Amino acid sequence: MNLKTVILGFLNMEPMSGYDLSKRIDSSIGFFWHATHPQIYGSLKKLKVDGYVTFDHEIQESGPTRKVYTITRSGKQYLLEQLPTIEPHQVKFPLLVTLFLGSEMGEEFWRKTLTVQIEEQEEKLQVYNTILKEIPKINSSDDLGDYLRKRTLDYGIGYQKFFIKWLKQTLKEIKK
Amino acid sequence: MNLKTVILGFLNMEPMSGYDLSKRIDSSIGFFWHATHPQIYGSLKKLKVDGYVTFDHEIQESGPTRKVYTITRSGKQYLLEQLPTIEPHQVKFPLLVTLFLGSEMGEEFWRKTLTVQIEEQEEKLQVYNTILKEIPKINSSDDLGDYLRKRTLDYGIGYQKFFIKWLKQTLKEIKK
DNA sequence: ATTATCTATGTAAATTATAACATATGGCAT
DNA sequence: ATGCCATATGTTATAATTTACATAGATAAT
Repeated sequence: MNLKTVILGFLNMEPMSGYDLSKRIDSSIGFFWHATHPQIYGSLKKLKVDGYVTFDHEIQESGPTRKVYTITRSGKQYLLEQLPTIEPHQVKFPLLVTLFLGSEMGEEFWRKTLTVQIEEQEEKLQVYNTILKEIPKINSSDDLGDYLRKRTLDYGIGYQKFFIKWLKQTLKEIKK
Repeated sequence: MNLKTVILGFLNMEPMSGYDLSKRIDSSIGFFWHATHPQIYGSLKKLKVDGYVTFDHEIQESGPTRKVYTITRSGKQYLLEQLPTIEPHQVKFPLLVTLFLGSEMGEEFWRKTLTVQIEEQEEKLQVYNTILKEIPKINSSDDLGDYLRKRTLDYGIGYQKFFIKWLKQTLKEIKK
């Protein structure tokens, strides 16, 4: 899976601009895939060359002209080829690497670092909980897509709870 | 945090070769940082130019000559500068992205995919549990480094348990 | 007025990472 | 003897990613 596939997946929902894509990716699957705006604009350029997207200029009353991208038939074909090839999870987790390598950092450093981490992760959990409250209740008997998308939010909340618990336990045992 | 810092962190434990580093990284923090061998050899080359490592040839009775790398004083200084700057977690999680984007894939696809995932993740959990049994019992009152390294294993086990539970719940509700 | 922020678009340079290619020894199986 | 696998080391080409640079209209605050 590459960013081009991710972008096509979003354009398959509805046409939108690079800016829209950046915001949408960040606020939905930002926890599972990160993309910066130069990356998105670059990928859109390539997708255009490949013939997987087209764009129209949308002149706004206020603000600069937007390029609204639409997925093409061959783009959709490429998307449906790529989606089932689920590649392994890739992670870079500096906190845990530093924990493994940084015993020389001392107790005081770890107490401070873990305390800050707990605060940050609890804020993140609150954000997810707010989103959960705002969306309508979804049962597995409803539309499969709605259910699966809701499960990605459940994952985020479940993960945050696990991570915070682990952080607190680690801090507690250092304090002893 | 970059790969050079990770490599210096391992060389700070003991001198070793590129091959050793590859195996050691994979079997310890492989869950938190992935590095391929061309990446490691390339980074070692740069670290040598920077003066952060030196190497000696170790002639073996069997097999080719090994280059055993040792961290230098300035390498250690660089390591201790880099370690406290804990950068955010980076993730690429194709399964969850596909879950979000791939409602068109249909129930049958998801039943199969989730079933395979559960098997794979349970195998991974078993591997971690085996490692846990093999290492001596560590209390927080023992050496801080030993305790923190053990906590990275606890994280792996806890995460696998959470992920498997989430996978099973998702599968169960699709089956209904 | 001017400063800052948000929207909206992009390019350029540098770094990092992956995939493929390449070599060579030793051990084991067939 | 031939192939295959594991160890061990590396290069090359391509792809992906990040950081910094760059522009510009609209809005809101001070």
